[in-house]
Amino acid sequence: MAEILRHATEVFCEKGYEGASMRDLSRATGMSLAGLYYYFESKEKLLYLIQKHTFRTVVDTLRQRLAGVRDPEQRIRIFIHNHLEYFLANSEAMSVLSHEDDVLRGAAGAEIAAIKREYYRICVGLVADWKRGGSVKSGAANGGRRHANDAEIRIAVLSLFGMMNWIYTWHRPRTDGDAGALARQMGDIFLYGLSASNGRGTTKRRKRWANRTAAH
Amino acid sequence: MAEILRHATEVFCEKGYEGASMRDLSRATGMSLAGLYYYFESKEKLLYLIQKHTFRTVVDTLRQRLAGVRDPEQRIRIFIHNHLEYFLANSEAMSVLSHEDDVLRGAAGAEIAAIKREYYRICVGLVADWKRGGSVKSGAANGGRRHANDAEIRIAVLSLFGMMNWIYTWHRPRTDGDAGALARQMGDIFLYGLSASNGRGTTKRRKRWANRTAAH
Amino acid sequence: MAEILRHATEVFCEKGYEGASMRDLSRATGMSLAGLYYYFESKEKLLYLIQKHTFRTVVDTLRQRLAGVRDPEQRIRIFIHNHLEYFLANSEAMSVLSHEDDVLRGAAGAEIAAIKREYYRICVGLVADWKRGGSVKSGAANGGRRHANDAEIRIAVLSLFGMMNWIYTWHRPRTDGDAGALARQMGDIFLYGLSASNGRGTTKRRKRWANRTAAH
Amino acid sequence: MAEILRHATEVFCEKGYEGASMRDLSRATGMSLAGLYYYFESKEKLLYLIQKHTFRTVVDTLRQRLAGVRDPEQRIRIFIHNHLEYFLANSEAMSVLSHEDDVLRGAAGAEIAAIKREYYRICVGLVADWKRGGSVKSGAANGGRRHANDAEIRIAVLSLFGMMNWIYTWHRPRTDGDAGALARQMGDIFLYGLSASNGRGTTKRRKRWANRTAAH
DNA sequence: GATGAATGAGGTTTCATTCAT
DNA sequence: TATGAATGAAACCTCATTCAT
Repeated sequence: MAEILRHATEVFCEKGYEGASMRDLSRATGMSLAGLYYYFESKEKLLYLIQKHTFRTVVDTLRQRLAGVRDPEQRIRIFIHNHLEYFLANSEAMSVLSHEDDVLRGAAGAEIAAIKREYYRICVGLVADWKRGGSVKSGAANGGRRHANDAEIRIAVLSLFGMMNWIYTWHRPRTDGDAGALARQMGDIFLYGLSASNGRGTTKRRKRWANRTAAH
Repeated sequence: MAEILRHATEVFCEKGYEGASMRDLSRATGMSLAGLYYYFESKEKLLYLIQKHTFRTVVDTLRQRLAGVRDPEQRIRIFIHNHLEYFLANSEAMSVLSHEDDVLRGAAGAEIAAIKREYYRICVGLVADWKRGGSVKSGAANGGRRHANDAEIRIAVLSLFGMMNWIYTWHRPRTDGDAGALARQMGDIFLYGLSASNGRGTTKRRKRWANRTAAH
Repeated sequence: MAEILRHATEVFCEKGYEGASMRDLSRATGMSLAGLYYYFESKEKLLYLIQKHTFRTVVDTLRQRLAGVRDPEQRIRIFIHNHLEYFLANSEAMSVLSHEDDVLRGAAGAEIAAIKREYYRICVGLVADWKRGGSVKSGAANGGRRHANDAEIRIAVLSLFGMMNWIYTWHRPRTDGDAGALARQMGDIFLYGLSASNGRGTTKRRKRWANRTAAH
Repeated sequence: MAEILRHATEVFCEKGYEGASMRDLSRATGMSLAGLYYYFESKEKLLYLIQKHTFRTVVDTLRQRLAGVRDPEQRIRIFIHNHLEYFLANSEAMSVLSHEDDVLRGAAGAEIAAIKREYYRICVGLVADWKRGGSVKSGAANGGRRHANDAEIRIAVLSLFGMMNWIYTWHRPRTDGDAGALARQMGDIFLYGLSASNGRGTTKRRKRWANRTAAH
């Protein structure tokens, strides 16, 4: 039952997986303790379902939004925007998702890990594309340079994940803006660094992107 | 006892604060359950001590390393390096530190929050300096530019924290390199973005930094 | 469950509230430790329920027995008899009731205190009536006597409570007789003092009472 | 150490024997936990010492005060006064004494029980004397009546103890008067009953007593 | 004399879970 | 489909007590 999952997500978010008791969930959902067990065979399974549903939604939405967009930068920006949008709209779910990483054991854990890997791979692909694209754009200046190192990309992607996932730690809707604004800033930092928001010669690029995303 | 704190940190890291039981800690430290309570009046107090000690160490070491260094970029790189170095060397402690953010209530919680704020403020200062300094370097081209927006800096700093703190999630010593390597990459990303590791015109800056840090 | 309450009462009586552990109660009732907590949210709540039930029963039974009886002396004797009867039949409950006076905090404590006050007030009323009535009976000889002092009545009533409540300390069913016999003796002492059982001029009164209570 | 015993008495009184922990005692006395064990081999022994000291004092003082007084009524009044005086002056000690009746096991328990029995016997003697004396005074009216029954005396004495010991439950120094006043009232009730304070023909006796105690 | 350090046993309470209905 | 009743295990913590110093 989606209703139950939603409430459970909230509770897991507030108290953490270990900290949330089945009684808490029972109270939050209005369903009896035993009733919960009719639907979900264990607390762990509940977490599994939440994580699976959340992550699948993120990945699937992402794929839809990426479809048809070719520009490497825009694709990365879409990735970030998609992530943050979902994150902020379902911050509870994402918090659970991020935190309770290693709770699930066995098959369930493997399945979740698989979805996460899929998501990660998509991002790696986007970054690799951008890097390849970048070398084209920047033309001969990039001359005989080696291809973007896998290890470098890995670090970059995981850094990006860190930026985005850490948000649940500090985001205040009032002052920090919505997913759009945050995505732009984080995208700038990820792609061009602090200088991006600084006028250190990235103005043109940002303009270009702004134009693009306006159409988005 | 430092010995006990070290073991406790490990256990908290492995299982999380809620997930770790005092019995676990007892087993890990080799001290009796009651013995633990002789030294630490409660599980919460234990967490408090760990967090306090860890964070204070980080902040104090940072201040020492910053002392005498004037160059804004270098100062930011020192910040990152310091953070990651401690993070990787004491990944357990940092994990506990990062995660169990809202467990502590009352005075203890406030004290920890204060140290964290202090740390955060230092970083904000570094970034603001860099941004000011940047306008000088980039010369007249930056002419009538507005001052770096506080909100922008906030987002940037918190993004940096995210990058760095998320590490405990993915870092594999074998393949991901040490604090020095990671700090360089994350510094690049933070300051110049993906392009940094890409040869997109940041080469010179990186060289300069590399020279400096060689001396460091 | 009444069954559980009864067993719990016994245990509280034997070991006192502090001395009785939930494990003891679990053993005595045959119910699992966790089972107890299913019914009673805490040890304190258990004590509250026992005290409430016991005291209410005493007060309610007393009111029924007083209904319809007009003679002031008889009413006092009924009070004593009712108290002792319940006390001896449920000596455990009464012991708990009497002793664990200040354990309960907050609302629960207030509620119990209220019932006790109600009980006390009834007794005060009976004694005041008897004293008023007494002056009538003893006729003109008592002429300009002052009204019975509130303070005096208070001391008298509390002394009576002492006599009766202390019983759990020494009563041996074999040698000390049943509630009826004890009530008669304590009533005599309370109303006429040692002299009563002594033939010091109280014989007539006692005879009268004996006749009345025979019908009772 | 008397100092320690005094503090311990206070704590036992406030929290009861079971409820008071050795740590509480340590805190109250300012002596280390282990230090307490240097002086008293166990918590139980501590209780034993308190009870022994308290009871011995009561009994010995009583004997001194009874010495030389011959009038049976006065002797009883002295008993009551002595008891209440000590009780009110050392209400904590007496509370502990009264409550923790059955905690002590073995030799210690037997010793305390012996002192208590001694005390009880004294009172029984006083009452028996009074009754014998009384039958003489009341003259022929008492005709061929049997001697005061042992069982009757037992109940009477224990009732008196109840009256007196229950005091810790309700006594408020401000409104309830001091040991002298209370002893007079309780003496009246015990000897002559409610009527005593009522003017129901006991006035003369009370006057007599008043004269006697004035000399006391 | 007196204590800091340490402990095994046991305290109250809550946990995830089951099962008859 | 859903639940009230019940449980074994384990949670955090405190107990009276000991012992080397």
